[in-house]
Amino acid sequence: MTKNKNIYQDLSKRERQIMDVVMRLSEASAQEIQERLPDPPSYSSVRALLSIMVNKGYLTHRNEGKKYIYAASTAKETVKASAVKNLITNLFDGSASSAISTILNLSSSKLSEEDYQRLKQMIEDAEKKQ
Amino acid sequence: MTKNKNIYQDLSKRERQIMDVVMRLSEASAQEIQERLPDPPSYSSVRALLSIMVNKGYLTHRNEGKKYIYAASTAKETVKASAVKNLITNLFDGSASSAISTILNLSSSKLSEEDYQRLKQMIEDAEKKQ
DNA sequence: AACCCAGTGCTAATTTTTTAACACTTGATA
DNA sequence: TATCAAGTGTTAAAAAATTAGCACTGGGTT
Repeated sequence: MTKNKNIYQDLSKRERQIMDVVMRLSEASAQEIQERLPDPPSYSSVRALLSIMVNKGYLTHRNEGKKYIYAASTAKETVKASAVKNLITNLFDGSASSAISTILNLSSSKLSEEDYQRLKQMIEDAEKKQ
Repeated sequence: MTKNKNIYQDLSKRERQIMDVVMRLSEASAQEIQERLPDPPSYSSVRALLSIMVNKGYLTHRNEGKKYIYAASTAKETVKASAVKNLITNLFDGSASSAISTILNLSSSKLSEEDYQRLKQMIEDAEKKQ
C-alpha cells in the first residue's frame, strides 16, 4: 500500500535523476546511467546510489555477464501515472484539463497533424466511456 | 543570477514540497505552509527553509503586519510550464501527446462534459495556430 | 511602563545525501 | 594459468539538507 503510492515524491534529487534515466532507457547499467546524469558524479557514487535505491525498493537489478542491469521495480506506466498525478494535484489544483491546456500551449510541444487527430480521438473515446 | 531554467529540477525534496504549497496558495505565511507540508517539521524548520529559499532566489517575501508572506519569485505559469516540460522530457520521451494520453486515462481525472468540450476546442485552436 | 504574543534572525546540531576509496570477484584472453 | 579490465561490496568522509533552540523585536494590552 505504502509501496508505490507516491514513488516520485519520495525520491531525493539525485535519486529522481537516476529514476528518470532508468525510465527513459527501461533498463540500464551503472555506466549507462552515469553517462546520462546531469553533472555526473563519479562512477563509484553512481553505484552507491543504485545500491541504496535497490535496498529501498525503488529499483531491481539482474545479472548480465558480470554486470548489473537496473530497472524500476514498479511498472513504467505506474511510475508515470504517479508522477502525472502528483503534478496535477500539486500544481494544477487537481484539474487535469488545466494541465493539458498548459501542455498544448508549450511552444516546445510541436504536435503533428497526426498527433492532433489522435488526441481528438482519445478525447472522444474517453468521453464515450464515461 | 536567477536561472529559472529548471526551477523544479533544482529543488531539494523539502524545497519542492514547499514550492508546491506556495504555488497552490499563490501566497502563504510560514504557518500556512507548515500546516500543509507532508510530515510537517517544526515551525522553526519551516522558517529556516523559507529563508534559504529566499536567499537562493526561489521565493520572495513581503511584509504584512509583523509577518512575512511568501510567494514564488517566478510567475506561476512559468513554474508550471517548466515542471510540465521536465515531466514530458524525462518520462515521456518528449512526446506531449503521450503525456496527455496518460492524463486522460488516469481514473482520477474525472473530466466533466464541459471539460471535454473545452479540450476539443483547445485542440482545434492549437491546430489552427500551427 | 511592563508584559505578552507572535513573529524574526541567527546559529549549532542532527540526519540524510552524496562522494570517494579500497579490497575483492569474475570473465576473457594472451 | 596468469594477468588484466571491468565489474562488485563495503565503509568512511564530505557536503548538503533538515531540524531545533535561543535571543531578539515590535505591536497591542493592561
